[in-house]
Amino acid sequence: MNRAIEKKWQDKWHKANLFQADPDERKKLFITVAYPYPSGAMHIGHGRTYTVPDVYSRFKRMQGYNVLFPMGWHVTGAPVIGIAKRIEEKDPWTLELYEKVHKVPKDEIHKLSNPEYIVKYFSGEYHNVMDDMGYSIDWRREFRTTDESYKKFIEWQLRKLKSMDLVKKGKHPVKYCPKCNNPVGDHDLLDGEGATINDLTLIKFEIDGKFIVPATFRPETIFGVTNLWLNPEVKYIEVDNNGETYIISEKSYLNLTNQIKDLKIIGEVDHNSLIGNFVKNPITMDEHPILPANFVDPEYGTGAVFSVPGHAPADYIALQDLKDNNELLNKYNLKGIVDDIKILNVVTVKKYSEFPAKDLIEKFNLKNQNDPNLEEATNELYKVEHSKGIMSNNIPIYGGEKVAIAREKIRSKMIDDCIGAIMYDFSQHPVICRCGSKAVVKVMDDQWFLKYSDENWKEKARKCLSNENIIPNELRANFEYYIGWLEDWACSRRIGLGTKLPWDKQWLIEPLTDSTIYMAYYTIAKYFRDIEVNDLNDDFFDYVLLGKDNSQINDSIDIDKIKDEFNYWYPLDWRLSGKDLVGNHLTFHIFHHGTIFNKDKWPKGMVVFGMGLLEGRKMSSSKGNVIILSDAIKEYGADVVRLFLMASAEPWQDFDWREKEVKGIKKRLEWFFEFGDKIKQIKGSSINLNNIQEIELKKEIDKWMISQLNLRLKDSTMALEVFQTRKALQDALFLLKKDIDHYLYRVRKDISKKDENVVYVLSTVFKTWIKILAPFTPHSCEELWHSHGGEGFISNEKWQKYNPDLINEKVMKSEEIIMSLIKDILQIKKIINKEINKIHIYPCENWKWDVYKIAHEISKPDVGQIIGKSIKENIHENKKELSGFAKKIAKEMTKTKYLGKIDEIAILNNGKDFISEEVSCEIIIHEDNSFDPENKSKQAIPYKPAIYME
RNA sequence: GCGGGGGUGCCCGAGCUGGUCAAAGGGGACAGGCUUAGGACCUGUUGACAUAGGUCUACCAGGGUUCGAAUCCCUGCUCCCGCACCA
Repeated sequence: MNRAIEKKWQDKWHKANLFQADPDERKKLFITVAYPYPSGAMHIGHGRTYTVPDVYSRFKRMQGYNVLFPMGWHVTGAPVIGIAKRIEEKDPWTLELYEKVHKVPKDEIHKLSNPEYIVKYFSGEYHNVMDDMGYSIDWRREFRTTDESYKKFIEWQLRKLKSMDLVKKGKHPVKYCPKCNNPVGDHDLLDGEGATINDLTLIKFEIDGKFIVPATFRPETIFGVTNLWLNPEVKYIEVDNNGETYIISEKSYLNLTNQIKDLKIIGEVDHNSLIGNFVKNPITMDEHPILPANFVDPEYGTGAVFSVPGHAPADYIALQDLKDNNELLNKYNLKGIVDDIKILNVVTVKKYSEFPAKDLIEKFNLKNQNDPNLEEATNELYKVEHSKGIMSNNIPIYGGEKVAIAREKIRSKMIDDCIGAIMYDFSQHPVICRCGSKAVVKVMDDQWFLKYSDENWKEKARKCLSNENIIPNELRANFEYYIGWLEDWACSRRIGLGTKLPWDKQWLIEPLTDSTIYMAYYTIAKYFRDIEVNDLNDDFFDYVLLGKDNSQINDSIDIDKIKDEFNYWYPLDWRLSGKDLVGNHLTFHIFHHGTIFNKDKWPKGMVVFGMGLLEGRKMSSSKGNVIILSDAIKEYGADVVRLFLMASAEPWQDFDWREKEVKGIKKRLEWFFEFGDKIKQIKGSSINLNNIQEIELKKEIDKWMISQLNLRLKDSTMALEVFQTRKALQDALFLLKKDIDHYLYRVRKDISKKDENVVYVLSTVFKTWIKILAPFTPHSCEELWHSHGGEGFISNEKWQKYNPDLINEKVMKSEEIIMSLIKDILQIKKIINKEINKIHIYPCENWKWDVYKIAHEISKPDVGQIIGKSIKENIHENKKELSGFAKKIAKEMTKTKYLGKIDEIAILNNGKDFISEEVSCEIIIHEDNSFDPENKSKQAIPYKPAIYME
C-alpha cells in the first residue's frame, strides 16, 4: 500500500463526483465538524477531529443515506493579525515556529506578514491535506468566513438578533494591551498566563478634602480598620477624577486610567507629608493614622492598603515590624500613634481566636512582612473567613450575618453612597503582552453584547438542548450548567478579520458570534457563486431559512430551489467539536438555533472530542510538540493514520499518538491487505468477490467462523452508529482478526487440501471485512475490492447487514468446549507431570443436564431448591450423588451461560483429531463409563466433559 | 471556590444496567514453532500456590448492602478538565 494507490483512488472519487450530495428521494444525513481556523499547519490532532465525521459519513453513505459532509474555513478573528505583525517584525520565535513546525517554505514565509495571506495559505494547505486523508467532503460548498456572501449572512443573523432585542450596549473589563490598543487573550501573553481579573472595591478615605482610595477584596473589614499603609519607597501622585482628588501610586495610574474615564494627573505628592497624618473612615467615621509599610505593592490596586490587623496577617505583622523599627518610628514621629492602635475584631470563625491573623502567623511561623509564606497564610484566612465567617455581634447592622452575604451588601451600599467604587486588577503580576509591554485591565464601554443572560433565551436554549443527542451523554450536565452560567457576551471587536456590525461599523463581529449557525449556510453555499452579493438581502435569508414570505428578492434567482435544498438538509443531524468549545461555541450554537430557528430546525446531536497527546504528553504547536498530519501521511500512508486515530481512543477521549502502536496498526493493516492473496493461494485461483458460490456448511468450525463474523459485524455496526470508532475497530479489526487466526489454525490441515468450504468461508469473511473497514481505510478497501473482482466503488457498496440467524450460540459453545478441554488437559498434564499414553473423554450424563435445566429455571444458586425440585421430578436415584452435583451446578451456573442440552459426543468426535494433535496424545471418546478405572467420568458436568489420563 | 469527569494487572485501556471476571484488546516482556540468522508471521506464558481441570489473593483505602461486588451505597485520600470575551 503506498501513496500512489491512495492518490489513484482519491482521483477516481473526485472524477466520479462521489461525495457531491444533492437532495434526492433518499433519507438524508447532514453532519458538520467545527471548521478550522487556519493559522498553522494541520497536525494529527486535527486529523482525528476530521476523520471521525468522514468515517461516519462513509458508514452512513453505505447504509443508504444521502450524506452531506461539507467544510469551510473560519478565518475571522484576531490571532493572524498578531502573527502577521510578528512575521513582519521578523520575530525569531515566530519565524522558527512557522519554518520548523508549520513547515512553510522559505520563499513563502515573508508573505505571511499579510494576515489575509496567512489564512489563504493555510486554508489551501488544509484543503490539500484533507484530500490526502481521503475525506469524503462535498467541496462545492467550501467557503471562507470573509467571503462577501458569508458576511451578508452574518449581517442578517445579527440584525435578526437585534430585532429580537437580544443585543445591547454595555461595558465590561478585559485584559488589554495599551500599546497594541487591543484586548489580549491568554495566548497573546508573554508572561502572566492564567491571570484572572479580580473584582475589587475602592474605598475613599478622606484627608484634607482629598481621598486615599485603597482597593480591597473584603469591604466588610472596613469595621476593623486601624490605619492605612503607604509604601515609603513608592512614588505617589494626585489625580483628578471628575472633580475629586485621589491619591494613588504612580504605577497604578496606567491600570486605573483604563478603567476610569478622564482620569487626569494633577501632580506628585510627597508621602512624607502623609505618613503620620490621619484619614477618616467613611463608614465608622473614625480617624486612622497613615503608616509606612514596604509590603505594599505599588502595582496592585492603587498602591494603598487599609490595615485590618485582626484579620490580615500582613497587616498584623507589618504593625509588629513597625513597633520594632525605631528608626522609622522616629523619622515620622509615630511612637505614640502606634502605641495607641487597638486591634479590632470584625469576623468570628469557629476554631479561630479573636484575631485570626495572629493564629495564621503562628501556624505559618511568619517572621516579618517580607516572609515568602505570607501570601499563602493570607489566602488561607481569606478563604476561611469568606466561607465560614460570621460578622461579629458588635458590628452594627451586619452583626451575625454571614461574611459572604454581608460583603455584597456593604459593597453595594458603598457604591450607592459614593464612598466606594469598583476597580479591577489582575490576580497576579506582571501580565505582559507579546509585544513586550504591560497589560492592564481596561473597562470597555460602548461595547455590544449578546444577552445570553436573558432568561427567555436561556429557556429556549435548554429546550433545544433537551432535544439533542449528546455524545458522550455525561456532558449534558455540563451544557446545562453553561447555559445557566453564561452572562452577556461581548460580541464586538476592534481588531481582526471579519464582518462589520451592520448598525455600528466601527465594530467587527467577534469570531465566536459569527460561527453559531453557519451550518445552515453550507446547505445553500453552492448557489452563491451565481448570485450577486447585493441580492443576498435580509428578505432572501428570511425566505430561504425561515420560510417568511417577502417581496424584495431578485426574480432571476430560483429561490424556491434554494429554499428546498435548505429544508432538505436542515436540521443538522450531528455537530462535532472539541471539548474545549463546550462552554462557548457549542453552547452558543444551541442558543442561536434555539432563538432564530423553529423547533423543527433545531440541531439533533452533538459529539464532543477529546484532545491529542503525543507519546503521553500534551500536543501543542507553539511548543513544537506535534506531528504535522502531512508528515504522518508521508510516513505511514493515510489509511494507517486514519486507522490509528480511530482505533486508539473513542472520539471523546484523549488519544495518544505512540509510534510503537502506530507501527502495530500498520502491521495489522498490511496483514488485512494481504489476506486476499492468502485466500487466492489456498484456492489456487483468483477470487471473485462479486460472485461467491454459496455452499451449505457442515462442519462446526466453518459455522463457527461465520458465526463470529456476524457477531463482530453486529457489534461493530452498533458501535459505529453511536460514534464508538474504537469499539467498532476493536470488533472489526482486532477481535475479528483473532477469530480468523484461530480459524486458520483450526483448519490448517484442510487448507493444504484446498478445501472448498474453507475457501468459501474465507472469501465470505474477506468480502464482509472489506466492507466493515471501508469507512476507516477507504483506499485500501477500494484497492482490495477492485483487485479481487469487486465491481464499482466499495464506497458505494451497500453496508453488510449482520444476519442474526448465523450468530449461533451453540456452535460457539461447542468450540469453547473443545478449546477449554484442550486447556484443561494441558494444565492437568503439567500438574501431574507424568508420562501420559492415552486420554479418555466422557460426556456428561443425561440426568445432570436435567438438574442443570432445573437450576436454570430457578435462576438462583439456591442448592436447596435445586435438590428439592430434582427429587420431586425423580431425576436421579442416588440422592447423595444428586445433592453433591446440585452443589456443584449451583456454583457452575453463575459462571456459564445456559444454552440447553447439546450433543457433546458429536462435538467431541468432531474435534477429536484437533484435540489429539494439540495435546500430542491419543484421544478416546467414550459414550458410557464401561471403561473408567479411576471413576473419573463422574467429574463430567454439562459443557465440561470428564477427563481420564493413563 | 463553583461545575464536570476519573482512580483497573509492567504501560495504555475495556468492563462498571452485580454472577459467563484472574478481568477484553493493544503495547511491552518471556518461551516455542517457522527461518541460514534477524525481522515478519503463528502458538503459548505474563498475581501466587497446586501430582486431576482446583485453591487463595486481587480492580486507590476503609466500611456497608447481597447467597454473590471491579461493578450498588457511604466515608476518606487522590488525579484530571472548564471557569470566558479567546480560537
